[in-house]
Amino acid sequence: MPLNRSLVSGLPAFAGLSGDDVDAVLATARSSRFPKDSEVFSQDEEAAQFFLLLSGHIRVVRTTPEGDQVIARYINEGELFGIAIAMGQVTYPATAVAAVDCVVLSWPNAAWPGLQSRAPAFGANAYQTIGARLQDTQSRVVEMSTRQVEQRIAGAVMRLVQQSGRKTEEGVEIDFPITRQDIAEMTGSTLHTVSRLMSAWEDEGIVKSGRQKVTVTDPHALMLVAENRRKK
Amino acid sequence: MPLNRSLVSGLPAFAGLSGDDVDAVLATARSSRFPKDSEVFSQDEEAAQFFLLLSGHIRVVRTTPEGDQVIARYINEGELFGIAIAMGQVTYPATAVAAVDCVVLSWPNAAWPGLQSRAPAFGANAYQTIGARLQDTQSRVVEMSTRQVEQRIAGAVMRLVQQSGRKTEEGVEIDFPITRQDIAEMTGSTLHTVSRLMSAWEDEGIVKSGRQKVTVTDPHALMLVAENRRKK
DNA sequence: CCCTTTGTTTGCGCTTGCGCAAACTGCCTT
DNA sequence: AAGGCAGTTTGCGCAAGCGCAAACAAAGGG
Repeated sequence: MPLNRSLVSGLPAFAGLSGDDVDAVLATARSSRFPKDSEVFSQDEEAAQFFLLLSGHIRVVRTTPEGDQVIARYINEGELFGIAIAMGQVTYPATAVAAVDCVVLSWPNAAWPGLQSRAPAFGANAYQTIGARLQDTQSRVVEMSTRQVEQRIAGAVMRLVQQSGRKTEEGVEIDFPITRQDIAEMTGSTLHTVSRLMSAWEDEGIVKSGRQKVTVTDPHALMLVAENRRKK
Repeated sequence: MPLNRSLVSGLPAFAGLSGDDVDAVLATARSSRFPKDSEVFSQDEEAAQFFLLLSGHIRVVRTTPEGDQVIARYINEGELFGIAIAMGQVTYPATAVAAVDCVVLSWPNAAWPGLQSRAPAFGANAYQTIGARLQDTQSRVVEMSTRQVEQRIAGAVMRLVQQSGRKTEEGVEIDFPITRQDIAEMTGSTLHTVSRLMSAWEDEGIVKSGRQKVTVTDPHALMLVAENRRKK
């Protein structure tokens, strides 16, 4: 059964495409489900497909030869990922793990050239995604070079909340399970340091957190921490 | 006077283009000279052109609102740079400074769509460049998260030597002027730490260095330092 | 319902690498 | 030749944040 264009209309990846073009792009896609903690693709594996996340959250992880893990990014609903083909890479440079149950569209890489000519705007949007990620990553390098750990962690939590926040009666909660270890791997620190800082913030009334759960109760105060302008 | 295709034949950016296509691409380019320490473009400035470095070396620097500087990368001969247009950015995200006297080709951004249709391979090569830089930058994040300062600095020097090394009778020398401060800004450390480590390496006979000058005399030993496998 | 697994907290000591200061050196300008 | 500037070296002290260890708590499975 064919995929319905209403699934993806409004997504930035499909911006600027006519309805017919959307259908043409969807014609080569298939949809699949990935349960929590399963891998969509794996680092160094030959890249055969590219993906779009319809629902859920995906964690993209790089592992070093020594076994250290670093979280490259979280993918949010509506984003393209695994687009090695658009970067001329033959293998995936990282592993993509479903942080919650996910629904994913996938295209065989073989479809890429055809899509490029049929719907150039789709390709252009993919390239824009890559450009945005390059900027993000550069910013992260700058942050790691110039800010100290507390500011980096505060900044990372702020970004998670902005991109994947869900309003609750207590504040804004990151709407997928995330551990202290995960936050450490995003910021180049350790789970111990993250835990200590989050406990301190909880005492100050900035966040409330539990097992695999973070709720920001005072985003403004957290922003001040991120900018190192907290009074006291 | 028109640019000669022999200037750029063999450059990766022009791989896969016919001679006529190369001429067509060059037809919209112009060549200019940038003396040492002059800026090719400036951070947050509106991006009006993109560039290719014909000769020299260019330092790409990001400055934070607080005034801290981080070197994003060095551009080597034959590389594209300032390709904001291909990433859908309206401003340059960094400043490009000539590390030595440079010769640069530049195209107005307005020429981009035309080049895309006239010589799609040229566009594809640009996208590949961006993809490669994204991978580089991700690797840098991983390195900053998992390795300590000495290993990072050794790794950075190794890369500079591999990409821009010039053989001398003493070893391989980085063939443009580079200060301890520059190396610090590439690695997220300080000029003091860089200076101390380089002095130590000099005592071990791994490098020889002087004012704005670094020569690696024992690349293998430096590699071991980068991998933290130096004995004793 | 108990037990195992997984995630979190916290104390303690210590190392890495930074900050500050001061002196030094080579190079370029006048 | 003298002077100044830009880059480098080095000593000293310190603090941020890590490593280790141990205890605790919340899920989840059998």
